[in-house]
Amino acid sequence: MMANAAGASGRATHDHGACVDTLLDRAQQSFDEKGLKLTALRLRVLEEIAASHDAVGAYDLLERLASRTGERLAPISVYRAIDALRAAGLVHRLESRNAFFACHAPHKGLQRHMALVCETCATVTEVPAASLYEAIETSSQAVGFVVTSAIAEGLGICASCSARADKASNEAHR
Amino acid sequence: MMANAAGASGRATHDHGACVDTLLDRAQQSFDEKGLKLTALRLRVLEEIAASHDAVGAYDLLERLASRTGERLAPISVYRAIDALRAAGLVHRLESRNAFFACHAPHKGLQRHMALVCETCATVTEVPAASLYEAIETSSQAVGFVVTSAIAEGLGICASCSARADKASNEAHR
DNA sequence: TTGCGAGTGATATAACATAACACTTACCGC
DNA sequence: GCGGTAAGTGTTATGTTATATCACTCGCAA
Repeated sequence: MMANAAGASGRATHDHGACVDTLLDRAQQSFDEKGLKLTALRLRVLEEIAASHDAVGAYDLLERLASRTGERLAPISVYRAIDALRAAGLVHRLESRNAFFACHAPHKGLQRHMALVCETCATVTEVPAASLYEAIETSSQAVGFVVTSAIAEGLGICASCSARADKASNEAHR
Repeated sequence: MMANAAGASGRATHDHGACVDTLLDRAQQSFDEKGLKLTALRLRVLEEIAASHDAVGAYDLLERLASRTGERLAPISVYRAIDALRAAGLVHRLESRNAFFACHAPHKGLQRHMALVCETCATVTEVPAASLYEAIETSSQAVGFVVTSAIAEGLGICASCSARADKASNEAHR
């Protein structure tokens, strides 16, 4: 059990333990508010998704849970847990990868976000993107389309990986 | 063979024959430019995708081709054709649906688009969305993320379907 | 005529997702 | 307590989407 240590992902080290704790608190609260339960299964699935900042496939999740708990769930069980977590806003789906990631953005009020996926370290970050949703509204209205929901995902290189690449290239030049 | 008639989709009738012809011209040109070939297979697949303005799944496509030509292709063949068409910018993938649609937007110069999917008639429309991509840049730069590619998809109700719904509701009130 | 890249075929398998039905449990109103 | 009901899970089976690998043809250029 690595307590509060650097995560398994390639991202810059951070206090991942606290990061997860916050999420679990939020989870308990979300489920309470709706009169639903953060069951053992849902908790395990959430912990496993939140274990890294990467997007993880449902079957990957299945594997990891199996190796952690010793017993293998049916795919449907994992999907059901994911669905509940998604409905609670704790987990999002990365459409371009058919995978799921933990939501560390509080989504306070109406604040809307977009997902950024690093091609180098696979980390998914959510960033506020209010103007993006405004732009979607504008573009849609121009053709009389009424948007009820939208997705926006960016692929590229995160700050940590850029920095690392710069450093490596500098060292090569010495 | 319905020549230039209203398409099979739920969208407002338009000259779909001309719409497809334009696309096929563009296809020939795209492949020529890259020194690649718009083969019979690729052409059939493109025609089938372009037959409606809906997004169509690869296996649906497979079915349709089978019933048109009498012989059943292997999935991989369809995927390879789709990949080639995508690389040529003639077809896009609708990430939120794991399906493909024909690109009728010329994407002239650097003009960027987003996909709008009607929940009622399933039609996919591409609309120019330059400001959306600017917003993505802005949001990403704020966290030092360098975006290399992005997807944006909106779900909602298209203008034709809104109009139809309004009309129906008016008639109900008489 | 040899070599190479593009394109396709065939077979197999991987990866992602849901349907349908049975059962338990917690809670609510009586 | 009893019966109803909604939430949650298990089990089995199946559906849907996508790729790996190897073999072969064809056109073309060195």
